[in-house]
Amino acid sequence: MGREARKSKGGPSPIAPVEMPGLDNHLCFALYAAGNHMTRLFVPFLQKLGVTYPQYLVLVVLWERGPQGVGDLAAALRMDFGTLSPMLKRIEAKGLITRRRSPADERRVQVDLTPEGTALRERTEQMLGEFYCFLNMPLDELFDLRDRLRHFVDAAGPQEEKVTPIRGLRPISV
Amino acid sequence: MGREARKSKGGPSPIAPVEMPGLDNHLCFALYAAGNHMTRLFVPFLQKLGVTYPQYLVLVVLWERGPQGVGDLAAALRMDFGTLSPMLKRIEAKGLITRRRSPADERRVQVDLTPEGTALRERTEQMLGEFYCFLNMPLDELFDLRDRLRHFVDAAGPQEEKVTPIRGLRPISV
DNA sequence: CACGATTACATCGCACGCGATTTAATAGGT
DNA sequence: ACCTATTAAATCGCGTGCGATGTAATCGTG
Repeated sequence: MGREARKSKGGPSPIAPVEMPGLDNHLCFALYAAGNHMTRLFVPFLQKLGVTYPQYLVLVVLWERGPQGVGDLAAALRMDFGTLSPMLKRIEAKGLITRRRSPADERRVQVDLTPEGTALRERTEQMLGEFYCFLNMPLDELFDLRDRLRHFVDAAGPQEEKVTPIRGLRPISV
Repeated sequence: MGREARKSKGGPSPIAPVEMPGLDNHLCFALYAAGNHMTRLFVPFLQKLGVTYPQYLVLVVLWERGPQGVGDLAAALRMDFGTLSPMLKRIEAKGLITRRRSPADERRVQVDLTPEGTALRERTEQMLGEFYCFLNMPLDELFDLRDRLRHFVDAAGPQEEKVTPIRGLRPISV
């Protein structure tokens, strides 16, 4: 997508407009549809565990990395505090995690697994086996797609300050 | 930890459990994160048009395929009526579309672009040029990712006759 | 033609997802 | 030590996303 003015009408921008792509040519729709598709496939399996899709992701981080602060979870999941804070309360209400203020720094809230939350891991591993069978796609295709998605997240957009927490994502002015 | 019995457990399921993958090994998280990433990148551009991400997708369908019923839009966008119905009212409130009952079949609601909605297409084409520059990724990578996502939606899950008898949902080509 | 089944859409409730604002606690400079 | 800036979370508002339910119009079959 160079700056050759294919269709420029002498407007203020030097960037050429794009012939309107059809819906199925949009990458953003492909992402949208694939994400929703995954949700619709996965949620019935998650219901057997009694958690929602994003709640499951929180548990995955806790199983993998141990107790941590709300901000650490937000950074790992690329999630906003405004999403995470109420969600953690709902997971706590289900008895899977605990939340308590750090004694050393009263601003921080430490999230930890309960025995019930820890125990859920084994049932999850069983469920994941069933789910990957259910997906019915070659594992290498799934892995390849996953790696390309990660590359997209790493590579697309402005390259400065990639490590900042979500909250610090600066607005884009073009 | 103390886990065992990969296949030897005479339990209800003959399917082997999966060693719990880390967050970054999850395809579902890659989809989740990439979708949210695209939203964060794209929304600032959409705000210049005054529409939200899913509202934009509705307009794309109308620009591409002309006036159609709510169900046709839902099928094309793989969206629920419960999502689409209130959203169409908000787009209508912005003056971009009209909704009216079909005289032939009073159950159907026909969605059509207003002159303002039609006019927005040119500004969108300009914006898309800027956005693809902003993404700063080779086009072939973006196209390749898009195609793999479409393949995932087509291939993942139960294969029971994906042929929906829904009007307007063309098979995906290219 | 009657009448139950189906269709097309609307509505409601709950859980995100995120921008904007608020609150409480800590860090840092003078 | 004082005061301000910064940081960590929580809260609020709006817009999805979807299952469940409701409703009116049409269809299909006797």
